[in-house]
Amino acid sequence: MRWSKTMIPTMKEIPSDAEIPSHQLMLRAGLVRQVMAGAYAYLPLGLRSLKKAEAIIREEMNRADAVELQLSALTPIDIWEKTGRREAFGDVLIQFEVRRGDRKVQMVLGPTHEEIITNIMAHYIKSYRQLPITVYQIQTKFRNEERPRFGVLRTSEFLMKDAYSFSATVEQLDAIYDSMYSAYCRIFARCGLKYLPVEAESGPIGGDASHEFMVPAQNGEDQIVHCEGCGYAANLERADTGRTASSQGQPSNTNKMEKVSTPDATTIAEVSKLLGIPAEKMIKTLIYEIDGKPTAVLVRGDHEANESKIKRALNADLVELANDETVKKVTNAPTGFAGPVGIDCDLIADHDVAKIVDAVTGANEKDAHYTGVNVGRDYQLGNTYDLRMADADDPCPKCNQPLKLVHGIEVGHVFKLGTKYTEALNADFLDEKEKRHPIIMGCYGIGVNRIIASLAETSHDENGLIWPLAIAPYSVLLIPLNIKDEEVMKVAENLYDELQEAGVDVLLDDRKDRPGAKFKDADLIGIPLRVVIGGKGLKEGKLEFKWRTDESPSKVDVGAGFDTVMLELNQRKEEDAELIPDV
RNA sequence: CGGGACGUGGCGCAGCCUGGUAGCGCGCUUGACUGGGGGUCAAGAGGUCGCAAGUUCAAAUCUUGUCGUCCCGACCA
Repeated sequence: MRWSKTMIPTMKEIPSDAEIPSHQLMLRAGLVRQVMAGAYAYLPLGLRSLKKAEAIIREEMNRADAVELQLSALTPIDIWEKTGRREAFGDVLIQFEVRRGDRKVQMVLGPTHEEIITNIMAHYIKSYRQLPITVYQIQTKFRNEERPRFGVLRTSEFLMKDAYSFSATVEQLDAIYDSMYSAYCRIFARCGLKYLPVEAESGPIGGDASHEFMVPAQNGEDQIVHCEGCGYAANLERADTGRTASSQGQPSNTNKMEKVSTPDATTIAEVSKLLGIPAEKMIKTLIYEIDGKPTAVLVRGDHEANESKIKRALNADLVELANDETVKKVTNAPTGFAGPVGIDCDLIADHDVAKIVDAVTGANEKDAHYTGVNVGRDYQLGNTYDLRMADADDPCPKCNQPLKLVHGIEVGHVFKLGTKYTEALNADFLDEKEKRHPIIMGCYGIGVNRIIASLAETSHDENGLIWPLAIAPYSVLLIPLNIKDEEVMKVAENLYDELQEAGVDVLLDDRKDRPGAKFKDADLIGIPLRVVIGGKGLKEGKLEFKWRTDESPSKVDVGAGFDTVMLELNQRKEEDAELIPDV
């Protein structure tokens, strides 16, 4: 492609709306333009990268025996009602009504397609002989984001690859899950991403049933707990800590328990400020309804309770915060003054609670807290559990080294779904004994736009983007420095033609611009291999080659130009290929 | 949905407090010089100051409303 024939609106200045590097660079390099909050147009350069990511995904999905199909963006409302997700998604669903003759039709723009594909499969699958099967689609999905942000990272319209597997047995599901997991590793490695598969909340199937693929990045929206020692990685919701129960022996030199007045101080922050006591000396007492039974959950004041862990600790099905009425019943006080001393319900506590000496906690009485509260003396605890969100420097659950807390961008998610949708939509099969079972599903998503944004976010320098070869919109950029110099142009055009002929993605900067401007743009758009054809070099019979990441260019004989490009590209491809897991 | 900020040529900004002539840099057009990291000179084009109502002789500037965008938080099968 010739620069003069395509559309690459580079910008020297940073648009004021863009805050994070990927957003700034994607705008400045002319990859995308914003259409509205949460919706972006992909310009030629951006689209080329997007398509390359898409192609890699497609190849790897096919390789893993998944078969591509296309579903509709328009979906009927009733199917979302059948699975209860109309309510679950709430305002995130983009719904609208259209007229058809004298009636109105309610539609939803698909935010994902489990319902749609399950419905189709329900009609197709009859026998266990047809299972397992995995299908996938790469399509635009729509979610009305409450707050779109970070450029292309969080939008209301996005390109997503979703694969759905259907199997007769959990063993089949496990096998597909493993092969999808492997395919994901290959996909992200091929895209040149530094990614981390992390354990995620596993839902109905339990066990090792869900992983998120995260790209560690400063501006990532998700938090990951990561152990550099043993490689343990989990999202914040899921992450266990290696903390253990400590003895609850009563320490000496404790203060007396005293009631203090704390008018209107109902939060940890308020009480902490009012009494001048740090939050870690306080006991946070949360009243939950656990399978319908009120239970007080204790965590340290500066910690955050983790409902999934509570659920697991108590082997419960339903965990939700109690309403004010229930709180009033068990604590005899309005919400905000609960404490373990004299409370009238079950009590479970996080490990760290038992370690607090002379704690401050609610007095189960309006406008009052206790100070000097100590376990064993003022209240009793049974076993303690890991009930809170993991924190930096907690011990790793696998190897006990300190955990790190890092931010990440979620680019993929694999999930053992189970029978949630197949049961709701009557997608059954008959087994060899003619017994009917719901099909067991798995789903596997990749945010294609996020691959591009994550690369922009994590692979750039002060001059611009640095694309990996596999995702770069063009592999090679030819820069004739002075397009009025006939000799320069002849060499450039020749090389351009040869490379085109050989099927190389090559961009020729044929603009009548000064060298400085061309170099700046070249760095900004980040094409991996740059070949400069200039008057000075030609006098010595040389071209200049420079990989985007090289410090300085190296000289190559004009006659060897084409061969050198091919050689360099092949070498780079081989180097990149070494990072792809062979599974 | 709570909190905050901002809307002025294509982009980045000043002007607003203290009402009266719309300004700067980059980009763009034409020409000349120049030609290896966003060059120089000269001459130009381009804005109903987001929109609406109000106050005023007079509104980019003051008031109210509204729309849009961004940031923090809540939310995110």
